[in-house]
Amino acid sequence: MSEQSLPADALPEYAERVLEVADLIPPGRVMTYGDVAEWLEEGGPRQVGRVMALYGGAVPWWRVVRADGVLLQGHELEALGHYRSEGTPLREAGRATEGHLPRVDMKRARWDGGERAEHHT
DNA sequence: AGCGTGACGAGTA
DNA sequence: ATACTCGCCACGC
Repeated sequence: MSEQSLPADALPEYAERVLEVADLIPPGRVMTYGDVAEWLEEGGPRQVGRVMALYGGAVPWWRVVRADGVLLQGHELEALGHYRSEGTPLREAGRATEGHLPRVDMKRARWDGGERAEHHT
């Protein structure tokens, strides 16, 4: 019989790949949705976002972020708690961003998924 | 089949 | 800093 739908206990292959990458991101670092898509060489940021929305609960979802470093809407405080606890570089709110939550400092926190030789500042 | 929507991204004003 | 446009692609109506 032709199986066009997936078994209930399995995730789509693409989703599994996304979650696998998310799981590889070290504490204190992040990857953007677009980064994950590029790493997989499949899909795009919106597809990665869809997977995270549906299945992200199974992995450290707070390590996959938007390219501008804005905290995930609806889970800002929870994400912030993780960032503070694992030392993720943050850009604290300044005068111009008064009333806003901090954002991830993408410059420092972005992880390219393969850099083994790193240099500090 | 068209259209709106989304845990996106880059560019422009 | 903001707002808006366009490109992207899978889903649901």
